[in-house]
Amino acid sequence: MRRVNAPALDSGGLERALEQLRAVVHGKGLKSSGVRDAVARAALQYEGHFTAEELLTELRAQGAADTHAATVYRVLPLLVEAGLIQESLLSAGQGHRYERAFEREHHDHIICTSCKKVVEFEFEAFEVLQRDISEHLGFRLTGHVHELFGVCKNCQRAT
Amino acid sequence: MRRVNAPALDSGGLERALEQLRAVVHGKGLKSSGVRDAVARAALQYEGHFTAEELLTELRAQGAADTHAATVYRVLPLLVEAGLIQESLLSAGQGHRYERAFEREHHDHIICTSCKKVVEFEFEAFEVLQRDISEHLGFRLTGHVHELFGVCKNCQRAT
DNA sequence: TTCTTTGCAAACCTTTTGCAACGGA
DNA sequence: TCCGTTGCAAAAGGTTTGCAAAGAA
Repeated sequence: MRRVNAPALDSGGLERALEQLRAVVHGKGLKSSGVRDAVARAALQYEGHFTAEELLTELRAQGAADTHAATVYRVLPLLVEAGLIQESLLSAGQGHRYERAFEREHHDHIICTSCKKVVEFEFEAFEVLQRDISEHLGFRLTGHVHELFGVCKNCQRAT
Repeated sequence: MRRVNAPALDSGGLERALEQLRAVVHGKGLKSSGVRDAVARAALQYEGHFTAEELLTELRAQGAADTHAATVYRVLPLLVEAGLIQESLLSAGQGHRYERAFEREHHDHIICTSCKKVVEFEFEAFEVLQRDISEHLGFRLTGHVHELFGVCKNCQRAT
Protein backbone atom coordinates (compact mmCIF):
# COMPACT_ATOMS: atom_id res chain seq x y z
CA MET A 1 0.00 0.00 0.00
CA ARG A 2 1.24 3.47 -0.73
CA ARG A 3 0.09 7.01 -0.82
CA VAL A 4 -0.37 8.42 -4.26
CA ASN A 5 0.30 12.05 -5.04
CA ALA A 6 -0.84 14.07 -8.01
CA PRO A 7 2.08 16.01 -9.48
CA ALA A 8 0.91 18.89 -11.63
CA LEU A 9 0.66 18.17 -15.33
CA ASP A 10 3.53 19.84 -17.18
CA SER A 11 3.04 21.64 -20.47
CA GLY A 12 3.94 18.50 -22.40
CA GLY A 13 1.29 16.53 -20.57
CA LEU A 14 -1.21 19.29 -21.17
CA GLU A 15 -0.48 19.12 -24.87
CA ARG A 16 -0.87 15.35 -24.94
CA ALA A 17 -4.16 15.61 -23.07
CA LEU A 18 -5.57 18.19 -25.47
CA GLU A 19 -4.43 16.06 -28.35
CA GLN A 20 -6.29 13.10 -26.90
CA LEU A 21 -9.39 15.22 -26.41
CA ARG A 22 -9.26 16.37 -30.02
CA ALA A 23 -8.92 12.79 -31.19
CA VAL A 24 -12.01 11.74 -29.27
CA VAL A 25 -13.94 14.80 -30.39
CA HIS A 26 -13.08 14.27 -34.04
CA GLY A 27 -13.77 10.57 -33.69
CA LYS A 28 -17.31 11.50 -32.76
CA GLY A 29 -17.69 13.75 -35.75
CA LEU A 30 -17.60 16.89 -33.61
CA LYS A 31 -15.46 19.98 -33.89
CA SER A 32 -12.72 21.38 -31.72
CA SER A 33 -13.23 24.69 -30.01
CA GLY A 34 -11.26 27.20 -28.05
CA VAL A 35 -13.74 27.35 -25.23
CA ARG A 36 -13.70 23.58 -24.77
CA ASP A 37 -9.92 23.54 -24.75
CA ALA A 38 -9.91 26.28 -22.12
CA VAL A 39 -12.26 24.27 -19.92
CA ALA A 40 -10.08 21.20 -20.43
CA ARG A 41 -6.94 23.12 -19.52
CA ALA A 42 -8.51 24.50 -16.35
CA ALA A 43 -9.74 21.05 -15.35
CA LEU A 44 -6.37 19.42 -15.99
CA GLN A 45 -4.50 22.03 -13.99
CA TYR A 46 -6.96 22.23 -11.12
CA GLU A 47 -5.23 21.09 -7.95
CA GLY A 48 -7.36 18.50 -6.22
CA HIS A 49 -11.05 17.78 -6.60
CA PHE A 50 -13.52 20.21 -8.10
CA THR A 51 -17.19 20.72 -8.89
CA ALA A 52 -18.56 22.30 -12.06
CA GLU A 53 -19.13 25.50 -10.11
CA GLU A 54 -15.58 25.59 -8.78
CA LEU A 55 -14.14 24.99 -12.21
CA LEU A 56 -16.22 27.84 -13.55
CA THR A 57 -14.89 30.15 -10.86
CA GLU A 58 -11.35 29.14 -11.75
CA LEU A 59 -12.00 29.71 -15.44
CA ARG A 60 -13.29 33.18 -14.77
CA ALA A 61 -10.32 33.94 -12.53
CA GLN A 62 -8.14 32.96 -15.49
CA GLY A 63 -9.75 35.54 -17.72
CA ALA A 64 -12.43 33.49 -19.47
CA ALA A 65 -14.97 35.90 -18.03
CA ASP A 66 -17.87 34.99 -20.29
CA THR A 67 -17.66 31.23 -20.04
CA HIS A 68 -21.08 30.03 -19.02
CA ALA A 69 -22.06 27.32 -16.53
CA ALA A 70 -24.09 25.47 -19.16
CA THR A 71 -20.96 25.15 -21.25
CA VAL A 72 -18.99 23.68 -18.38
CA TYR A 73 -21.79 21.19 -17.76
CA ARG A 74 -21.72 20.30 -21.43
CA VAL A 75 -17.96 19.89 -21.60
CA LEU A 76 -17.36 17.85 -18.43
CA PRO A 77 -18.90 14.60 -19.75
CA LEU A 78 -16.74 14.91 -22.85
CA LEU A 79 -13.62 15.26 -20.75
CA VAL A 80 -14.64 12.15 -18.82
CA GLU A 81 -15.24 10.27 -22.05
CA ALA A 82 -11.83 11.34 -23.33
CA GLY A 83 -10.20 10.12 -20.13
CA LEU A 84 -8.90 13.51 -19.05
CA ILE A 85 -10.88 13.58 -15.82
CA GLN A 86 -13.02 11.22 -13.80
CA GLU A 87 -15.79 11.50 -11.27
CA SER A 88 -14.61 11.19 -7.72
CA LEU A 89 -15.68 11.62 -4.09
CA LEU A 90 -19.16 10.36 -4.91
CA SER A 91 -20.16 10.37 -1.28
CA ALA A 92 -19.59 14.09 -0.87
CA GLY A 93 -23.21 14.78 -1.83
CA GLN A 94 -24.58 17.94 -3.48
CA GLY A 95 -22.71 18.41 -6.72
CA HIS A 96 -20.61 15.97 -8.70
CA ARG A 97 -16.91 16.15 -8.08
CA TYR A 98 -14.14 15.47 -10.55
CA GLU A 99 -10.37 15.11 -10.57
CA ARG A 100 -7.75 14.72 -13.23
CA ALA A 101 -7.35 11.18 -14.55
CA PHE A 102 -4.98 11.82 -17.44
CA GLU A 103 -1.45 10.53 -16.79
CA ARG A 104 -2.35 9.77 -13.24
CA GLU A 105 -2.37 6.36 -11.60
CA HIS A 106 -5.44 4.65 -10.20
CA HIS A 107 -6.15 5.34 -6.55
CA ASP A 108 -8.84 5.27 -3.90
CA HIS A 109 -9.65 7.86 -1.24
CA ILE A 110 -9.85 8.09 2.51
CA ILE A 111 -11.62 11.17 3.82
CA CYS A 112 -11.48 12.68 7.29
CA THR A 113 -15.08 13.24 8.32
CA SER A 114 -13.98 15.97 10.69
CA CYS A 115 -11.62 18.21 8.69
CA LYS A 116 -12.51 16.85 5.22
CA LYS A 117 -8.87 16.15 4.38
CA VAL A 118 -8.53 13.62 1.55
CA VAL A 119 -5.65 11.16 1.30
CA GLU A 120 -5.19 9.18 -1.88
CA PHE A 121 -3.74 5.70 -1.82
CA GLU A 122 -3.26 2.69 -4.01
CA PHE A 123 -3.47 -0.87 -2.74
CA GLU A 124 -2.99 -3.60 -5.27
CA ALA A 125 -4.49 -6.25 -2.99
CA PHE A 126 -7.85 -4.50 -3.22
CA GLU A 127 -7.73 -4.51 -6.97
CA VAL A 128 -6.95 -8.20 -7.07
CA LEU A 129 -9.65 -9.13 -4.59
CA GLN A 130 -12.19 -7.06 -6.45
CA ARG A 131 -11.51 -8.91 -9.66
CA ASP A 132 -11.74 -12.25 -7.83
CA ILE A 133 -15.04 -11.39 -6.23
CA SER A 134 -16.53 -10.12 -9.45
CA GLU A 135 -15.57 -13.32 -11.20
CA HIS A 136 -17.09 -15.41 -8.43
CA LEU A 137 -20.31 -13.50 -8.81
CA GLY A 138 -20.34 -13.89 -12.57
CA PHE A 139 -19.47 -10.31 -13.42
CA ARG A 140 -16.83 -8.86 -15.71
CA LEU A 141 -15.48 -6.00 -13.60
CA THR A 142 -15.36 -2.62 -15.31
CA GLY A 143 -14.93 -0.16 -12.46
CA HIS A 144 -15.48 0.61 -8.83
CA VAL A 145 -16.03 3.26 -6.20
CA HIS A 146 -14.12 2.81 -3.00
CA GLU A 147 -14.07 5.53 -0.39
CA LEU A 148 -13.09 5.15 3.24
CA PHE A 149 -14.22 7.50 5.99
CA GLY A 150 -12.48 8.06 9.26
CA VAL A 151 -10.91 10.55 11.60
CA CYS A 152 -7.37 11.64 10.83
CA LYS A 153 -4.57 11.84 13.40
CA ASN A 154 -4.87 15.59 13.83
CA CYS A 155 -8.58 15.47 14.47
CA GLN A 156 -8.23 12.54 16.85
CA ARG A 157 -5.81 14.56 18.93
CA ALA A 158 -8.05 17.61 18.86
CA THR A 159 -10.88 15.69 20.48
CA MET B 1 -16.90 -14.27 0.39
CA ARG B 2 -20.62 -14.86 0.20
CA ARG B 3 -23.74 -13.43 -1.22
CA VAL B 4 -25.94 -11.69 1.27
CA ASN B 5 -29.68 -11.69 0.90
CA ALA B 6 -32.22 -9.48 2.60
CA PRO B 7 -35.04 -11.59 4.02
CA ALA B 8 -38.13 -9.52 4.68
CA LEU B 9 -38.52 -8.18 8.19
CA ASP B 10 -41.19 -10.14 10.05
CA SER B 11 -43.75 -8.44 12.27
CA GLY B 12 -41.57 -8.99 15.31
CA GLY B 13 -38.65 -7.26 13.63
CA LEU B 14 -40.92 -4.45 12.54
CA GLU B 15 -42.02 -3.99 16.15
CA ARG B 16 -38.41 -3.96 17.39
CA ALA B 17 -37.45 -1.43 14.73
CA LEU B 18 -40.28 0.92 15.62
CA GLU B 19 -39.38 0.55 19.28
CA GLN B 20 -35.82 1.55 18.47
CA LEU B 21 -37.04 4.51 16.48
CA ARG B 22 -39.21 5.65 19.37
CA ALA B 23 -36.27 5.34 21.74
CA VAL B 24 -34.10 7.54 19.54
CA VAL B 25 -36.91 10.01 18.97
CA HIS B 26 -37.66 10.31 22.67
CA GLY B 27 -33.96 10.48 23.45
CA LYS B 28 -33.84 13.63 21.34
CA GLY B 29 -36.78 15.15 23.15
CA LEU B 30 -39.06 14.70 20.15
CA LYS B 31 -42.46 13.08 19.94
CA SER B 32 -43.69 9.94 18.25
CA SER B 33 -46.19 10.25 15.45
CA GLY B 34 -48.37 8.04 13.34
CA VAL B 35 -47.15 9.49 10.08
CA ARG B 36 -43.54 8.92 10.99
CA ASP B 37 -44.24 5.34 11.99
CA ALA B 38 -46.01 4.78 8.69
CA VAL B 39 -43.00 6.10 6.77
CA ALA B 40 -40.72 3.88 8.86
CA ARG B 41 -42.89 0.83 8.22
CA ALA B 42 -42.92 1.43 4.48
CA ALA B 43 -39.15 1.93 4.43
CA LEU B 44 -38.49 -1.21 6.46
CA GLN B 45 -40.72 -3.32 4.26
CA TYR B 46 -39.57 -1.91 0.96
CA GLU B 47 -37.91 -4.67 -1.05
CA GLY B 48 -34.56 -3.46 -2.28
CA HIS B 49 -33.25 0.04 -2.69
CA PHE B 50 -35.47 3.10 -2.83
CA THR B 51 -35.47 6.86 -3.26
CA ALA B 52 -37.61 9.32 -1.31
CA GLU B 53 -39.90 9.55 -4.30
CA GLU B 54 -40.29 5.80 -4.62
CA LEU B 55 -41.02 5.47 -0.93
CA LEU B 56 -43.66 8.15 -1.24
CA THR B 57 -45.31 6.28 -4.10
CA GLU B 58 -45.33 3.14 -2.01
CA LEU B 59 -46.83 4.99 0.96
CA ARG B 60 -49.62 6.33 -1.19
CA ALA B 61 -50.25 2.91 -2.66
CA GLN B 62 -50.65 1.70 0.91
CA GLY B 63 -53.39 4.21 1.58
CA ALA B 64 -51.48 7.07 3.16
CA ALA B 65 -52.78 9.26 0.37
CA ASP B 66 -52.02 12.61 1.93
CA THR B 67 -48.46 11.95 3.05
CA HIS B 68 -46.36 14.74 1.63
CA ALA B 69 -42.91 14.55 0.04
CA ALA B 70 -41.55 17.10 2.51
CA THR B 71 -42.48 14.79 5.34
CA VAL B 72 -40.66 11.88 3.79
CA TYR B 73 -37.58 14.05 3.33
CA ARG B 74 -37.84 15.07 6.97
CA VAL B 75 -38.25 11.53 8.26
CA LEU B 76 -35.54 9.77 6.26
CA PRO B 77 -32.58 11.30 8.15
CA LEU B 78 -34.23 10.28 11.41
CA LEU B 79 -34.54 6.71 10.22
CA VAL B 80 -30.88 6.74 9.29
CA GLU B 81 -29.94 8.13 12.67
CA ALA B 82 -32.01 5.44 14.38
CA GLY B 83 -30.23 2.77 12.35
CA LEU B 84 -33.36 1.54 10.55
CA ILE B 85 -32.07 2.40 7.09
CA GLN B 86 -28.83 3.54 5.50
CA GLU B 87 -27.80 5.37 2.38
CA SER B 88 -26.70 3.09 -0.39
CA LEU B 89 -25.84 2.98 -4.10
CA LEU B 90 -24.20 6.37 -3.91
CA SER B 91 -22.98 6.12 -7.46
CA ALA B 92 -26.47 5.81 -8.93
CA GLY B 93 -26.69 9.57 -9.33
CA GLN B 94 -29.85 11.70 -9.24
CA GLY B 95 -31.57 11.10 -5.93
CA HIS B 96 -30.27 9.52 -2.74
CA ARG B 97 -31.02 5.85 -2.37
CA TYR B 98 -31.64 3.96 0.83
CA GLU B 99 -32.05 0.40 1.98
CA ARG B 100 -32.99 -1.27 5.22
CA ALA B 101 -30.15 -1.58 7.72
CA PHE B 102 -32.08 -2.82 10.75
CA GLU B 103 -31.36 -6.48 11.55
CA ARG B 104 -29.43 -6.82 8.36
CA GLU B 105 -25.72 -7.62 8.03
CA HIS B 106 -23.10 -5.39 6.50
CA HIS B 107 -22.55 -5.83 2.78
CA ASP B 108 -21.19 -4.17 -0.33
CA HIS B 109 -22.71 -4.03 -3.82
CA ILE B 110 -21.84 -5.02 -7.34
CA ILE B 111 -24.01 -3.49 -10.03
CA CYS B 112 -24.47 -4.58 -13.63
CA THR B 113 -23.99 -1.47 -15.72
CA SER B 114 -26.10 -2.99 -18.46
CA CYS B 115 -29.24 -4.34 -16.75
CA LYS B 116 -28.78 -2.52 -13.40
CA LYS B 117 -29.07 -5.74 -11.43
CA VAL B 118 -27.56 -5.39 -7.94
CA VAL B 119 -25.90 -8.27 -6.10
CA GLU B 120 -25.02 -7.86 -2.45
CA PHE B 121 -22.02 -9.60 -0.94
CA GLU B 122 -19.92 -9.66 2.17
CA PHE B 123 -16.19 -10.22 2.14
CA GLU B 124 -14.43 -10.12 5.45
CA ALA B 125 -10.99 -9.73 3.84
CA PHE B 126 -12.02 -6.32 2.54
CA GLU B 127 -13.09 -5.21 5.96
CA VAL B 128 -9.80 -6.28 7.49
CA LEU B 129 -7.68 -4.66 4.79
CA GLN B 130 -9.62 -1.44 5.07
CA ARG B 131 -8.91 -1.23 8.76
CA ASP B 132 -5.22 -1.94 8.15
CA ILE B 133 -4.92 0.71 5.50
CA SER B 134 -6.70 3.30 7.57
CA GLU B 135 -4.38 2.64 10.47
CA HIS B 136 -1.34 2.92 8.21
CA LEU B 137 -2.58 6.29 7.03
CA GLY B 138 -3.24 7.51 10.55
CA PHE B 139 -7.04 7.32 10.37
CA ARG B 140 -9.54 5.75 12.70
CA LEU B 141 -11.93 4.09 10.25
CA THR B 142 -15.61 4.88 10.76
CA GLY B 143 -17.23 3.80 7.51
CA HIS B 144 -16.85 3.19 3.81
CA VAL B 145 -18.51 3.11 0.44
CA HIS B 146 -17.58 0.21 -1.78
CA GLU B 147 -19.41 -0.39 -5.03
CA LEU B 148 -18.23 -2.52 -7.92
CA PHE B 149 -19.43 -2.12 -11.50
CA GLY B 150 -19.39 -4.74 -14.15
CA VAL B 151 -21.37 -6.72 -16.66
CA CYS B 152 -23.32 -9.70 -15.35
CA LYS B 153 -23.33 -13.12 -16.96
CA ASN B 154 -26.68 -12.62 -18.64
CA CYS B 155 -25.66 -9.34 -20.22
CA GLN B 156 -22.31 -10.76 -21.33
CA ARG B 157 -24.09 -13.50 -23.18
CA ALA B 158 -26.55 -11.06 -24.72
CA THR B 159 -23.74 -9.14 -26.40
C1' DT C 1 -21.76 27.11 -46.45
C1' DT C 2 -22.85 23.62 -43.10
C1' DC C 3 -22.86 22.04 -38.74
C1' DT C 4 -21.31 22.31 -34.09
C1' DT C 5 -20.67 25.14 -30.12
C1' DT C 6 -21.83 28.79 -27.03
C1' DG C 7 -24.36 32.23 -24.12
C1' DC C 8 -28.58 33.11 -22.23
C1' DA C 9 -32.76 32.23 -20.08
C1' DA C 10 -36.06 29.21 -18.79
C1' DA C 11 -37.18 24.69 -17.34
C1' DC C 12 -36.28 20.66 -14.39
C1' DC C 13 -35.61 17.70 -10.53
C1' DT C 14 -34.56 16.80 -5.99
C1' DT C 15 -34.45 18.63 -1.54
C1' DT C 16 -35.18 22.32 1.93
C1' DT C 17 -37.65 25.81 4.42
C1' DG C 18 -41.29 29.16 6.35
C1' DC C 19 -45.67 29.05 8.08
C1' DA C 20 -50.20 28.05 9.94
C1' DA C 21 -53.00 24.22 11.28
C1' DC C 22 -52.88 19.81 13.51
C1' DG C 23 -51.63 16.29 16.88
C1' DG C 24 -49.16 13.94 20.78
C1' DA C 25 -47.86 13.89 25.78
C1' DT D 1 -51.59 23.46 27.32
C1' DC D 2 -47.08 23.27 25.15
C1' DC D 3 -44.33 22.14 21.64
C1' DG D 4 -43.21 19.00 17.92
C1' DT D 5 -45.18 17.40 13.38
C1' DT D 6 -47.42 17.87 9.03
C1' DG D 7 -49.26 19.70 4.58
C1' DC D 8 -48.66 23.18 1.49
C1' DA D 9 -46.39 26.32 -1.30
C1' DA D 10 -42.48 28.66 -2.32
C1' DA D 11 -37.50 28.69 -2.56
C1' DA D 12 -33.14 26.79 -3.24
C1' DG D 13 -29.28 24.24 -5.46
C1' DG D 14 -27.50 21.71 -9.16
C1' DT D 15 -28.09 20.43 -13.92
C1' DT D 16 -30.39 20.32 -18.49
C1' DT D 17 -32.50 22.16 -22.60
C1' DG D 18 -34.45 25.23 -26.49
C1' DC D 19 -33.00 28.74 -29.24
C1' DA D 20 -30.60 32.16 -31.94
C1' DA D 21 -26.02 33.99 -32.67
C1' DA D 22 -21.13 32.90 -33.19
C1' DG D 23 -17.43 29.85 -34.63
C1' DA D 24 -14.93 25.81 -36.83
C1' DA D 25 -14.04 23.07 -41.03
